[in-house]
Amino acid sequence: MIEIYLLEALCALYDYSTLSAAAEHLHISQPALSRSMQKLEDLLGVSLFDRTKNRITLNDTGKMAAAMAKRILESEEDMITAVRNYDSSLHTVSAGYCTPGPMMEMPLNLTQLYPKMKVSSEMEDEADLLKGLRTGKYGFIILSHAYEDEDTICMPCGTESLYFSLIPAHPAALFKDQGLSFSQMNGETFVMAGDIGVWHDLTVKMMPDSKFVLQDSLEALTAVINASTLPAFASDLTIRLFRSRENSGRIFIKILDPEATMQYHCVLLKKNRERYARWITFLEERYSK
Amino acid sequence: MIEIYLLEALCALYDYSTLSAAAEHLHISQPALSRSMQKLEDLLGVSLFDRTKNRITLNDTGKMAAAMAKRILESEEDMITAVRNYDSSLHTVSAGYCTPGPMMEMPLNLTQLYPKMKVSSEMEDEADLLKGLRTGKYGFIILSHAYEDEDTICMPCGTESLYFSLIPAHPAALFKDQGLSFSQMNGETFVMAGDIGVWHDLTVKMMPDSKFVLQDSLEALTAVINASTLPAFASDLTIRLFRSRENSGRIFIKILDPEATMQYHCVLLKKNRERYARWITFLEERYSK
DNA sequence: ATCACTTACGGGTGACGTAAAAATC
DNA sequence: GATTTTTACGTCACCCGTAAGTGAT
Repeated sequence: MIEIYLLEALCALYDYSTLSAAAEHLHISQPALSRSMQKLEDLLGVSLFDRTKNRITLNDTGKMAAAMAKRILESEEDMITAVRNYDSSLHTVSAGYCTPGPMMEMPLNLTQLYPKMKVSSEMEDEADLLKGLRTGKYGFIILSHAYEDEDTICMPCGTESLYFSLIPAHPAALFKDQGLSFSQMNGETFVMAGDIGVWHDLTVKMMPDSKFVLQDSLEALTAVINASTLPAFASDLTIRLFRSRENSGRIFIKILDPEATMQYHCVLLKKNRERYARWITFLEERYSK
Repeated sequence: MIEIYLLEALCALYDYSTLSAAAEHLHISQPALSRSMQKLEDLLGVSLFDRTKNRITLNDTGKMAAAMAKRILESEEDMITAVRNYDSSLHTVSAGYCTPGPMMEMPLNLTQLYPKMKVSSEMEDEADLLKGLRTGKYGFIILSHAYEDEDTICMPCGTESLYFSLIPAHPAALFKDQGLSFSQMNGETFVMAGDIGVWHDLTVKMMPDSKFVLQDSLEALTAVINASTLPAFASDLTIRLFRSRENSGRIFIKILDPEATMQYHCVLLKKNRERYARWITFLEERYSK
């Protein structure tokens, strides 16, 4: 068989037209490349070049061979990345999330359940999550509602309730113990993280007259929250996770609307049931009993 | 990049299951194969095997890699044959014929016009000839009639007239000088070559009451003709070509029906005009003036 | 004179085979 | 004991780079 390096050399010559230029690009000497092309012709038993004393040019056969060689090289590169990706997928638990809350919490459990594997997390909209689940990009995904299909498993995996985060001086702070509804705060201007998944559409929908000042980075957000008097959002989950760090002096008031409580569901392909057996057991014990 | 021999080794291991069997098949020693597989894993940065002390097995990644490797090897083999075929097509004048007459005569001229090229000849029915012309299988084809298309060139290239070949004692031998028509011999039994292209359909159509004894090989045919008294066929072309060889004592009587004279036409793709310039000139000078 | 390709020559990487060791059946 | 894999070691092939030679611009 003809080795890859010969095909690479041929393609380089095709791309760079002269032996010297191609050799430079390949980081080999020009005579070495010259010999390689002779060897390739010899192996094929075919002449690939028009040669004059100081010029070498691909003939029709040579151009045709170079085109086919390029495709072979590409398919080998594809193979290499495919193999690496597949191997990596066997050694990483990859999950897609619809909101940041579970994305912050679940990896903590996952790293304990799968101590030798990498844990990768991503937030995407629902369409991309489902697509990624099918393509194998995600081992499982977290949606804000149940999702039933014949080749998937769906199981509840906790809830997250939204809170208003207010300075004590805010008039609505009086409702601290009884809670508030979206409509009571409609029209206020909020500071909000830029990337909060489905929460964003929900708040915009429930408070159509409000304005939302978006902050991309978490650092910027907390800084702005601490510095300003504008109302913001929190959730039972973030309050718990950040309790120690965050002493902003803010008070948190639960939002009473049922929409303000997400019912998260973990969705995975049935064929991957074995692979995520530990995770499934974990979720069942924690949320289904 | 990963060289081909490593992919071949992987595929062999996939096919033969054990290092020793695969090594034997590859005609290398078993330790060499062992090292190759280690090297492949190293290059990919991925483990491809489950190893026990005296057993090596492809894991999921390894099986997947082997499958992809097999496809790469196949496409490389495809490339090699494609390049060789293409090169060969540049060095052969390949023609398709509708009858044996021109197929015997034209190669004589072609080898003189293209002294460095191989000349290949084939007889096929018209549908296959036209298909082969389009696919590049044939550089040009010889049809028994004109054929006009927007991407083809068509030029007359001679005629061939059919003769009855009779023993002198045959009653119809009296027509030696004036010729005969198909109808006059309709009902006779003929000895005929098996593979005479469009001539076959013609004779069957013009003499529906006749029977035709087919002979596959030319040797068998001439033997039968010489031994039997049955009428047979000849043509001006075959008479001329075989004049020296054939002293069968037969007399040849021209068939007067216009259908008994083929008007051959050479058809080739316009894009190949350059390639067959010599041939075109030859035909023009010989038949178009 | 410079550039581009080929041929000649010597060197080093690495793939190979043989031999031996370890482990399983 | 036979088989299978891995490690060790010496050898040889082959690919490379340098140098020199030949034409063309």
